[in-house]
Parts: sequence; C-alpha cells; structure tokens
Amino acid sequence: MDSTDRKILMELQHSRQNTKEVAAKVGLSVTPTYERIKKLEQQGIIRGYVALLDREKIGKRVVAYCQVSLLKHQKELISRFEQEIGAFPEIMECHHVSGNFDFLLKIAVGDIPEFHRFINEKLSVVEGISNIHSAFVMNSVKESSVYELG
Amino acid sequence: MDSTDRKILMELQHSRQNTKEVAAKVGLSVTPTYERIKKLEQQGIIRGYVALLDREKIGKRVVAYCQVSLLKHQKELISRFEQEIGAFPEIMECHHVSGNFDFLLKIAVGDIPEFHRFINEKLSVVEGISNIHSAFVMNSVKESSVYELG
DNA sequence: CTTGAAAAATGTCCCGT
DNA sequence: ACGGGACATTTTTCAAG
Repeated sequence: MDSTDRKILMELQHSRQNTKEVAAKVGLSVTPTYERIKKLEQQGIIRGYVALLDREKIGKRVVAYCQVSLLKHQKELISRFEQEIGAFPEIMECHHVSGNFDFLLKIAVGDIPEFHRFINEKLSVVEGISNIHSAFVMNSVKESSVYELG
Repeated sequence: MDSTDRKILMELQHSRQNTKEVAAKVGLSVTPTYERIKKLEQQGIIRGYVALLDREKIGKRVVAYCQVSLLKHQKELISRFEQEIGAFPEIMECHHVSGNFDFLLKIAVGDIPEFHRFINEKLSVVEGISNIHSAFVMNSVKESSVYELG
C-alpha cells in the first residue's frame, strides 16, 4: 500500500464516487485506479460500503454511552456477556476497555422511556453486571468513520 | 417513511447493493425501489455512502476513548473547544455529554508513542481543559453504524 | 503506467396502469 | 404507488504502446 492507495482510501472513506472521479483526484487514469480499488477490496483493507443515515430523521433521539463493570473478571463471564450483548440491536458498539470499568457501550433508541426500558428489562438482566453508568449525548460535535491516512 | 422504506434503509445500512437486489429483498420491482432510495437521499435520511476500512490492516493499532472535563462551562470556552477539536484528524468522534465529564472523544492512532504525543502536544494544549481520562480499547466486541429500524 | 475499445451490468427516466 | 421498457452511464475486462 503506497501513497496513491492511501489517497484512494481517503476519498472512498469520505464518500462514494465512481472510478473516474477517484482517478482524477489521485492523478491516475481509470484502469489502474480501478485495479487498485479492487485489490484493496480483495485484501480486506476495504471492509465494505455502507449507507449512513441521519439519526434525527429516523427518530433515534437518544444516544448514550454506558460504562459497564462486571462482577468478576472470569473468562466465561466475559465471553457470555459479549455474546448476549451482540443480540441487542439497540447496542451499536461494545468495546472491551482498560481502566476503571470493563465495557463501553454505545446505545441508540427513540426516546428516554425506551432507554429506561432497555436498561431495566434487557441490559441489567444480563448476568454478571456489577454496575452501569450512562452518559447521554447532547450534541455530537464530530462523528466520523474516517481514519487518517497520511 | 413506511415499513418498506425502513427495510430498504436496513439493507443499505448493512452493505452497498444494487437496486435490483434491494428490490428483491423488499418485494418490489426496480422502479419503485429506485425512486424510494432517491427520495430517501433527497430528504437527507440517507446522508451518504462511505467505505469502511479494516482498522488493523491500515495500521491504526490504538483506539482510545477519552473523557474530557472543561475548567468552566462557559459558552465561549465550549465553542472554542469544539472548534479546535474538529481540526485533529486523530479525533474521529467528539460528543458533548451529560454527567461527570463534558466530552467523550474517540481517538485512533498508530501506536502508543503516537497517542502519547497526541495527548501531550496537541490535545492538552487546547485551552480550557481541566482533565483527561483515557480508556484504551482492547477488543471491539461489536462495532456497527446500523440503527435499528423496526 | 496510459490510452482506447467493447461487452455486461446498472442506473436513470419516461410512459403505461 | 407500482411495473415495463428504453436509453445513458458505469463497471469490468482486454489489448497495445
């Protein structure tokens, strides 16, 4: 992966565009640009292409980040937690982190009552949780999926 | 936006696919499917299409979530902070949150030394910061941009 | 790498119902 | 709102310099 590949990736991370446009921006003709993109896809460097939605417009008015601590740090408990977490569509992200707590969850729901129900009836039912601390997003100043590439 | 639109959005959130495929999955022919997608784009419900990259394969080995507290909660200080934050490509996300701290940042860099330099030479130089608390991601159990739609 | 070409697949839109 | 069909654009592959 050279500097041209990185330029191509930066373009595609920002927005979908056809090969001709990408080619013009990186200063190559269509054929090699096309081949580079295909190679990046085959290598799995490009994982895929997705549509991003407007959160407000689809009625997800509440986003919260929840810090979850487990009772014990046993392998079995952790993997069971991770498995159960995967089944909840309200949980968009779940990261196992170092520090004062164990997992950081990103949760998106329609409104506060729905959030309340989710925490009480779904999340807190999962075994092994010691405590949950939630921070509500009031404003997303920056929200990007773009990794910086030189 | 009806149930068919939501099905279309669920498909496109998961992966790019041509109109014919989407049409088959939602049980319509190509034309109405095409028109629905265009309408969702025009309404801004679909914000855009982007490529997602493999974090490991592009050499971003370190992701951290940083909790930032400001010294004072003044309008000017907050908006200046938000403005400066936008200029750092290492910061992929910045959310103004309620709770014990003010901002939650998602930061991606190549390695620990780079993280160290970023915190000391860039982030902590921003005016008005009271303290920064970092949690390193050890494993992303779930990482999705998909909002659940009925 | 570049240019050019050409077939196959899609995207796009007009006109029926 | 939906479906069919016609046309434009892109994708994809290939050959030659």
